[in-house]
Amino acid sequence: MEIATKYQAQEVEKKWYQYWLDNGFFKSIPDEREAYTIVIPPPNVTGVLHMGHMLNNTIQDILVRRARMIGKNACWVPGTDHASIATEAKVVAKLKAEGIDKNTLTREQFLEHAWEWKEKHGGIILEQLKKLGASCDWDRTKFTMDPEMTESVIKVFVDLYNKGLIYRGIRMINWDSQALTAVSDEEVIYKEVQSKLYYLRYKIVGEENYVTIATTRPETILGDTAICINPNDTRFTHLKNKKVIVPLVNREVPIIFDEYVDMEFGTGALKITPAHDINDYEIGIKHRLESINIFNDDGTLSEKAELFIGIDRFEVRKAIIPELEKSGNLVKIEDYVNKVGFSERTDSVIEPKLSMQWFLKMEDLAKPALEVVMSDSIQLVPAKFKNTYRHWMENVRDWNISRQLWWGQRIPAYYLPDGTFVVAENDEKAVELAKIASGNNLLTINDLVQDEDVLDTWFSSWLWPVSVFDGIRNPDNNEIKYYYPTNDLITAPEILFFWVARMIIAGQEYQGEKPFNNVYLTGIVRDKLGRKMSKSLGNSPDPLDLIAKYGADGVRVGMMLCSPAGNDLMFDEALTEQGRNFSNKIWNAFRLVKSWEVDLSIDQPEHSKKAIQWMTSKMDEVIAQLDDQFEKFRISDALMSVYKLFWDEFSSWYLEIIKPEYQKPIDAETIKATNLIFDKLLRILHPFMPFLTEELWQLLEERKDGESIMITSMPKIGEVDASILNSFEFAKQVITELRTIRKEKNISMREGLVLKVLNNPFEFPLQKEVISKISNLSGVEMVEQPVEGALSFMVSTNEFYVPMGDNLDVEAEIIKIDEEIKYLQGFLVSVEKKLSNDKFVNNAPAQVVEVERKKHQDAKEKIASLLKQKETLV
RNA sequence: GGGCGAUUAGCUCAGUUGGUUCAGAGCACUUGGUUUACACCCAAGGGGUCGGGGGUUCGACUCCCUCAUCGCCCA
Repeated sequence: MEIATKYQAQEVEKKWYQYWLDNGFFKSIPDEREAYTIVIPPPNVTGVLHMGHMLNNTIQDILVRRARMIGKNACWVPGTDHASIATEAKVVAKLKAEGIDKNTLTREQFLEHAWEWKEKHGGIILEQLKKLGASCDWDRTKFTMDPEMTESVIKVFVDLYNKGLIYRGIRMINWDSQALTAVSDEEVIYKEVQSKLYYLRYKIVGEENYVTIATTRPETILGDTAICINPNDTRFTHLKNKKVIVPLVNREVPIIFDEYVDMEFGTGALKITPAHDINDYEIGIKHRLESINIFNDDGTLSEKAELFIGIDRFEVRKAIIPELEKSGNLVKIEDYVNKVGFSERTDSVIEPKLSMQWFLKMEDLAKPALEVVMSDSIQLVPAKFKNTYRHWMENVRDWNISRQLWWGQRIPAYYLPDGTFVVAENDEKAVELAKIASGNNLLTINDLVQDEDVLDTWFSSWLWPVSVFDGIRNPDNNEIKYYYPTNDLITAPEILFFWVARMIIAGQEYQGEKPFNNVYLTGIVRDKLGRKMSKSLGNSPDPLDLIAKYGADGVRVGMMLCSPAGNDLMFDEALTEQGRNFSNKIWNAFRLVKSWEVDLSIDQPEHSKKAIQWMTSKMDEVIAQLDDQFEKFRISDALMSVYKLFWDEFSSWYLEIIKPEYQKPIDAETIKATNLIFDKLLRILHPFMPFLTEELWQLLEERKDGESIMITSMPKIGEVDASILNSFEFAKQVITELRTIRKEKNISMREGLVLKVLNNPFEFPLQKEVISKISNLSGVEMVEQPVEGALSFMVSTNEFYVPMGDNLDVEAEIIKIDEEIKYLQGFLVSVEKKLSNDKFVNNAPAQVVEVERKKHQDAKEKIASLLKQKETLV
């Protein structure tokens, strides 16, 4: 069989992914096996694959593939969320490019465009995940606005409303005047900006005196309804019960006193604009001030402002200054750095705005969700996030669940002609309820007006682990009973509260049980400079390019090599290169094994027999390690264990030991065992590198159609033979010493060496045959006395000699031995010091003292041996 | 300003309850190596006062205090 010297990933990946799909290997149907379930964190339907997805989904696929091979019924549910703000923005932009203004469309017309857009462009990301090898059950793909998903969302809204947990209220919200919607506190990004502090003076009514205030937003004076002063501020006591005149609009407003005011800031006098500042709003309520909303929703000034009507807020900020100067109200302007909130979605400055919104009461819902995490019933990995989680849940605020958009689930509240409303799952029920509420039996749906707003996208995705199995509509169906609670959730810490906490709440409320057992939190993928990878910075490689260049397996390995749980990872293309190199290493090891002719007539050499025993035990040792590492979600450690097992132990040691001489055949038993070992290694590797392992597994033996490595079982732990493992570690050290001798003395590999071994007791069997094979020894001899005219070395307390005849540089050897003696004597002193300390001997555990005694003994023995060796040289 | 976390080799990070071979791994680096599976390779090697200071202890990377720097969250 002709096999290329380099692994070609592209062909292989396409072929096997299709094969897996054709054979339905990703499908899951409930059966008698234990379920292993992961629901994908639904990516934004408008999204394309970025490095964060690569990391996240690689981890999920590794866990799912491993679970499948361990005998679980593995189910990975894929899907996308509708991302109301992002999608609506895309659709609006697309319409605008076509010359259509959203405002000229009806809701129904707009939604038609939106669905069309979604069908055409949405969900690209799921196709991209296939390139990565994701073994999702694609038949289960869900979208948060699928009819049954929407039905679930509405049902939950109605239920929570009926439980008294959803209410409607006026709140100061974060208004995005570009997207024309409210955004949550968490979606506001505060940035430091260079701005100005304007000092403005307000004339006191009935006096020729002024009060000076400082503000960063002079345009809001048009909505001022008071001046506020700290009652403890002696500078202003004379202003009690006075009024001032708001500049330009000449409105008389009161001077009020409240301890809220910071006497140190500005002039100590604060202007109060209840409609446009959250703190002012609260003072306004307390002091029963009028609230004047001077802004339109798009950020221009409204008629209430009296001046600058229709002009944008930032334009007004500039335009109002000359006016104030003219009127004699401007005192001075200072440079000032302050923090301003920007919308995460549109990057426009957030405007605090009073608005009627829908809220979900969180306090009571949060309690059990906090408890389930604090008790480790749901385990966060790494556990350090428990603190953050607790902090959030103990200070939880009500959730603003309405969004002033069209794309999403429309709030099922219906307003009656008298302004009251009913909440119902559909029109018919709404009419029914409205009739009862109003006592008017003649009401029809035409008399009712449904709320214009839609629900926050998180109000869909918080149901995800339940709703993908239809557990909201049919809480006792077979699927939800089988797959729920899911096992592991893999997501980013940024959405621990947004999404994870809310899923826990919803899971407990609607299934009476947590939605998952473990939450593995990945880090943020950053570039080498530590900057978050993002499209706007242009510092992110295109994952698909990386896959084309290094192979999906190479990229998977590269990602996992640098991803400790919960810590950010500095992505470097060198890592994917390392992943590709590893692929190639495996490929070439396979080529080597396949290249050997088998000769049934030759006996198995002893060194091969030993190597097989050793490799078998070594694999068992690593398999046990892997179980432990996966248990703890130490996936990059697990990968490193497998990496070293294959590269160091199997390729560098095992294959070199059993390798027949050039162009000589191999015996039947060894090749048979080697094929079994290779098969086992491939299975261990498969979750990390699905494509390459499938390709090689198929080439390793004749396979039938429908067979695949991904449905074989993971090797189980056998009995680890510690003695053979130790004897090999010892042999490796001997071999390394012999390599050093060859190198230093410039002795070619073709020239055989004689090794003489001082016949002292060995802790483990000496792997003579193995050492002979690797080091090309022409003889191994046991001797009773140090050998003259030989190079010597020690491994542990055993002595070895390589006779050199006349080639021995006696002086150099003596210097080397003296140096070693000196080092050992120093070491001896430190150990003796420890042992002569009574406090140490009496307080330390016996085991620890024993170790020190052994060190002491060994050092003394070694020194004695070295002195003897020296004698043979002199 | 409040809270949380970090600081270990040039880089990215392990180091589980203080004590066996605890100062480690991978990459990078240095030296040597190509008739022999792989130069996307092989062999050998160098490199860290475990952020600074103090304390507890027979013993501290590990526990406590303090300072410095950085990151995240909240106000």
